[in-house]
Amino acid sequence: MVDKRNDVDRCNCNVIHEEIVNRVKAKMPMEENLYDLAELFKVFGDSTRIKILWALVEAEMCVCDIAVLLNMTQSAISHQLRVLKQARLVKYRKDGKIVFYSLEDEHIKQIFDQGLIHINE
Amino acid sequence: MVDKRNDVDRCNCNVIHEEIVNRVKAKMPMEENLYDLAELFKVFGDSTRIKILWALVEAEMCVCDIAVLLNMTQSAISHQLRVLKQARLVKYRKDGKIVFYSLEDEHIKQIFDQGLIHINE
DNA sequence: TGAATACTTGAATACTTGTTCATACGTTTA
DNA sequence: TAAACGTATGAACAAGTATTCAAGTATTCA
Repeated sequence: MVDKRNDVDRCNCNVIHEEIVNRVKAKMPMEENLYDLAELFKVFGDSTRIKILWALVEAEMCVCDIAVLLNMTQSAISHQLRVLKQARLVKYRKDGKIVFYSLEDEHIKQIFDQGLIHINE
Repeated sequence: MVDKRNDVDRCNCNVIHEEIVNRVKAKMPMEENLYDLAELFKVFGDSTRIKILWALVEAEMCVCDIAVLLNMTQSAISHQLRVLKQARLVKYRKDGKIVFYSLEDEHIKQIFDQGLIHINE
């Protein structure tokens, strides 16, 4: 038996369709999964990072090449690559002083394609 | 013939692999599409909005019900529904003073599922 | 060894964004 | 018509973030 008063107090309105709320609540994924999902999309939610990822779909590239390609400072690219690395979206390999980045997860492009479907509807 | 000096000046380094940069540049989607894609993922990049969308996958719901479900103020939900509406992710229907929201694009769930695949790897 | 180069990183700054609060709008109902 | 209710909205604030700048590390090569 759940005390509904807290919820109602907080939202400043009455539950109108209690059965629906309960049914949906039962079907919701775990809080943690939804949070992680939002974090992942947050990483995609920046055009610089989208461009970097899209470039890496085509070829493995070094930091400098990406900077030239996107016409941005190498520092800015390096910062963003760090974010992508933390999200396990890209990996790197060192060859002398050059660092080559590539996609960690090949089905990233599928997620992008799904997004483009929505946009071009 | 493109003047490369601007790019190189800006990124503070030399083009190391010119052929790769040119090939990738030729394959990149249009700037506008990449921007729109980032905007779409930005909308997904918030756990409140993810929760709202996930709830609407299960059932059409009114603003108050969503607020109760997520234990948030009705105002906060209303603001986020506005963002989702602008992104053409949800639609609404009025019945008296009650406004029911539902998914505009049914394959939103497919995008989420793709994201979950990456997270649970 | 020392200069040059490719990259990283921390701090600072300008900018964006999510929530709250107060209020307004539109519909129902007493 | 007035009160009640569900929803929308604008302003304000706190928190987060992308880029720049300046410095640092690591590697090559003359």
